[in-house]
Amino acid sequence: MTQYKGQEHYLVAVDCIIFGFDGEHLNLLLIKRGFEPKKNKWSLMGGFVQPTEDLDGAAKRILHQLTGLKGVYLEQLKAFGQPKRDPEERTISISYFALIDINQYKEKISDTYAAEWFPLKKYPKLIFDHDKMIELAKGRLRYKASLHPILFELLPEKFTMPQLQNLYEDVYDTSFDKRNFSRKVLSTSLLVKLNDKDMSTSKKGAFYYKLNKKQYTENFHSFLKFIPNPDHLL
Amino acid sequence: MTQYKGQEHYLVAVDCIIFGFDGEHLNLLLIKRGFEPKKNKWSLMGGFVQPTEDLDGAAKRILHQLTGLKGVYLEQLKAFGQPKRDPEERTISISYFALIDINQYKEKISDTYAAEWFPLKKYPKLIFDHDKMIELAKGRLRYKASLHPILFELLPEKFTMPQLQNLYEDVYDTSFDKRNFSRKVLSTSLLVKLNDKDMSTSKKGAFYYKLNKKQYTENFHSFLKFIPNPDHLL
DNA sequence: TCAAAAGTGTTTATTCTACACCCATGG
DNA sequence: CCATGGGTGTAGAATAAACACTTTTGA
Repeated sequence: MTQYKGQEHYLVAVDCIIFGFDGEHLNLLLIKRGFEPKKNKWSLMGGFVQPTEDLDGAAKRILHQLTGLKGVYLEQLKAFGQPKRDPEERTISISYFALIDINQYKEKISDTYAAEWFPLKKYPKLIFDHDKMIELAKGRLRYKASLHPILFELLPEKFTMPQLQNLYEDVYDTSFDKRNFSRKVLSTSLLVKLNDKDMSTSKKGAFYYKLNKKQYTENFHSFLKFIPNPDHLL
Repeated sequence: MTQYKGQEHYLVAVDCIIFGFDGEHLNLLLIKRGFEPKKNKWSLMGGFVQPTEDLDGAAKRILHQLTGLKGVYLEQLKAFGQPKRDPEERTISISYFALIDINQYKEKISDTYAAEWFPLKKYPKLIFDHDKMIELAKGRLRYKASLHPILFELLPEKFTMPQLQNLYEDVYDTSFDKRNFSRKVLSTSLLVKLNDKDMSTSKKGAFYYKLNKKQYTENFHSFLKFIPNPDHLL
C-alpha cells in the first residue's frame, strides 16, 4: 500500500464560474489573466488554495477578491485533474459555480483584475480546460434549477413575474406559457407579492415579488418540478 | 494576483465509497488501513494521485486494486480539503462513489488489503472525514436514484422484480406497493423480461429481467421519477 | 384611442395512488 | 392441500397542459 513518503505533491487551485443575469441573458464574469503563462488571455477567476483555508474558504475568498461580495451562492462543481491541464505545472483545480445578483457587482471593484461580463451563449476562448468547466456548470445549473429554486439567487430582492420568467426562458432557451408558469411558481408559496410595481417595462406595470425566506430555506431541497418536461431542455 | 512561485503544494488523494447490495441491504466495502497514521483503523479505500494519471484514472486504479473489477460505475462525489483532515500532512482528497455487483467481488482479491463488507446502516468509526464522505455519498445515491436508473448497477445481469424492489426499499428505508412499483419500472421500457425464473426464494418462482442496454444508456439522464414523493425520503 | 405588456380561469388529458384477489408450486 | 411469495387491474384523485380574453395606462 502506498505510503506518504515519496509521493508527488501538486498545486491545488480553485476556479469560479460566476453567473449573472442582466434581465435579458445569463452572463459569465471572466477575467483577463494578469500573469504567465497565458498572460492577457481570458480565464475564469481562480487562485491557489492557501495553507490555512479549506476549499470552500478559498472559493469564497477568490469570489470576494473579484466581486467584493460575500454571502453569495456558491457550490462545488467538480475537481479537474488532467496531468497536463496547466502546462506550467501540474495543478488540480476544484471548480465552483457562483450565482450573483449582477446589480450587486459594481464595475471595477479593484484595478487588479480586468473583469468583464460575457453572454453565456457567446464567450471568448478560455485558457486550459476552463471551457469544459463552464459547459459543465451550465449543465449543472439547468439540472439543478429544474428541481430547486436556485435561480432566485440571480435576481435582486424585488423582482417581477415577467423578469423571473425571462430568466427561466433564457436558462432553458425556450418559452413557457405565462399562465402555467406563474401558477406553478406561486403554488410553491415561495413568493410574497408586494404592493408596488415595476413601471419601467410596461404601461400597466408589473407587481414586484420577493422571496419568502423561511419557505425558501426550508424547501430548497424539495423537488419542485419547475420545468415542464425538463428532459429535452437539459 | 497570485503567481505560481512560492505556492504551497499538497498531497492529492482519491477515496472510494464502494456500495454493494447483498439482496437484503446496502453494504459498504471498507479496508483496514495498512500503514501509519491510523494503522489498523477502518478506512475507505484510497490512494494518492500519481503523476501520469488523471483523477478518474486514479479512482479506477484504486478500485481495481481492491476489487479486481473494471468497467464499474464510478462517479466523482466531492473534493474534501480541510487543512487538518489528515493530521500527518495536508492532503486534498477527491472522493468517488462506486456501485458494484457484490457477486462480482470475489473475497480476497489479494492479501494486500484487509477488506470487509459492512451494512450501510451500521459501519465502524472511520478515520479522518471518511464518515462525512459516506454520509454524503448515501445522500447522493438516494438523490440520484430517485431520478435516474442508477441502482441497476448494484444488481447482477439477471434479477427479479422482487429483488429490485427490495433494493429500492432498502435504499429509501421504506416500502412500496408492488403493483405500482412494477408498473412504474416497466413503463420505462428499461427492462426485458426473460423466460426463466429464479426458483430460489419462492415456490412459484419470479421471472428474471435484464436491462435493455440501449434504452438504459440513452435514457440514463432523463428524469424517471422512480420514487413517489422522494422529498421525505432523501 | 390604441399599442404593448400584465394578469387571470377553465376544460381536458395524463399521471398517480390506493387498494385486493388469484396463481403456481414445493413441501 | 395449503402456505408462501409472485403476479396482475381498476376506479377516483390529483396534477399538468393547452388555450384566449380582459386590464391598465403612457404615448
